[in-house]
Amino acid sequence: MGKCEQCIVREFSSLKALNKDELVKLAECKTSRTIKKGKPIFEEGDVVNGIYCITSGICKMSKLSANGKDQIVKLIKAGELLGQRSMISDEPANLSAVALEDMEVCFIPKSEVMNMFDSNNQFSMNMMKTICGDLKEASEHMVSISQKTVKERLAETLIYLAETFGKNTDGSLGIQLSREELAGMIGTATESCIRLLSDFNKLGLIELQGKKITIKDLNKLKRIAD
Amino acid sequence: MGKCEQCIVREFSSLKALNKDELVKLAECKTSRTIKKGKPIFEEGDVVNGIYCITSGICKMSKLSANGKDQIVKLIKAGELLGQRSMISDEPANLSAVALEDMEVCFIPKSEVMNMFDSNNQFSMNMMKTICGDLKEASEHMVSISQKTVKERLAETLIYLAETFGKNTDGSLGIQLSREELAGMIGTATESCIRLLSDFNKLGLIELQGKKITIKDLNKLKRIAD
DNA sequence: TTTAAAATATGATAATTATCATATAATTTT
DNA sequence: AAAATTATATGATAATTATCATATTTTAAA
Repeated sequence: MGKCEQCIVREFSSLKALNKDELVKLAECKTSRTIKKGKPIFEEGDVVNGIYCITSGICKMSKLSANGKDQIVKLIKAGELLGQRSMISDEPANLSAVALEDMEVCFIPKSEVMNMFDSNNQFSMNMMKTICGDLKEASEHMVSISQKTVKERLAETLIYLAETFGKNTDGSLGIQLSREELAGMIGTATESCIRLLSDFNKLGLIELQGKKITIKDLNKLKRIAD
Repeated sequence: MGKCEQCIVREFSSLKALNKDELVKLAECKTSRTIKKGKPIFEEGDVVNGIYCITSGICKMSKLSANGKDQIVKLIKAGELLGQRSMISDEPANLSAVALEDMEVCFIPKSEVMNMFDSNNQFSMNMMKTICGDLKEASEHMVSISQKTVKERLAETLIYLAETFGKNTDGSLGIQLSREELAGMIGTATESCIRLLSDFNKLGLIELQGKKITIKDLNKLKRIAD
């Protein structure tokens, strides 16, 4: 079993508040798991009895609607935690978490997290701040969906992806989403998303090579996004 | 200065975890304020250095967009707290809070709330649960805006208003929103909202008497909302 | 490698929703 | 109470976006 002390999740998440003793205890009770691309970590309705530390990979949190569309609410990457909302609320998950790449995650059981909440106020405070940050993001996403056009949202989302997931060595976006998934992020039909990507391509804002998207003119994209 | 012990906010919010001593301390440090209908409690960009307890009245939390539309993210009523997100994140408010009716609020300074976080784990836990609940609501609202039609969202919103704010003695909704505000909740143009209300009226689902809206056929509304 | 399946692309069209114009009703101010 | 302002209502039209159809390309499987 790996140590938690040097873990990327400890570095970037609420867990940075933990001291050495707490990290040792954590290393003892955690369990590791590999999730293959396309597989769920948990699904809507599942009871999540702890939190997941994402050691590597990226996953989407999304909700499948009656008409078969999958709305992506949030992307989560290595270094972040997953499942807090459901665990803290003591409710089944309202979103599914599905791997967009092969992932490594560690699971920390609820009892252990609760002990840490009790004994380490800084950890609780960090967790609160993270959730408040998520809440702010969700509000802003909501306003964006409701007040911007699909074109504006696509531009906005491409910029977000570039800022959050960086670039590959060839300059293309460091995260690969299908057109359907990208459409699910901006809340539109897959065909509309494809069409607008083509438009952006023709305008020289981006370049498309199969699934790969390369941003060519960030400033113009920013002007479109507002 | 009123006592906090019998306060409606204490009964319904995270504050229910406070013991008598804590309530006495709270009563000493809180300040009360009246806000007239239409006036802000705080506005986007303001630093919120504490939390507000809503003793009476209702307010909207909303964000004004570039094109002048006011998207309502959430309604908050008597018994609830306001301003936690911003206070905990240590960031300026990302939404404005404006009174929809005359309101009575009490302000608890941040230092006092932080003391209570430190000394009362149940209070922290309650607060976390509330914020997690808000996050869940925000996700669901987002999915709804992105996947449902305006008609479905209007039906959904009318049902939500009925469930959350009850009825007046004449059977009409216990909250009065202008058509513009209702449009801001469902994320559509005011005219579209008015038009659909007219349709619902003609179909016998609701009845309109000036600003007052009375739900006549809840089941059919539910079928429309999905 | 060939075939099959899935993803991407694009045209044509329909449906939804926004915008503009204007009328009427309600509310506020004088 | 009359005038002015604001809110609500509705028609006409434009803009946006979804849907359906089908072609092409890419990826996976046989």
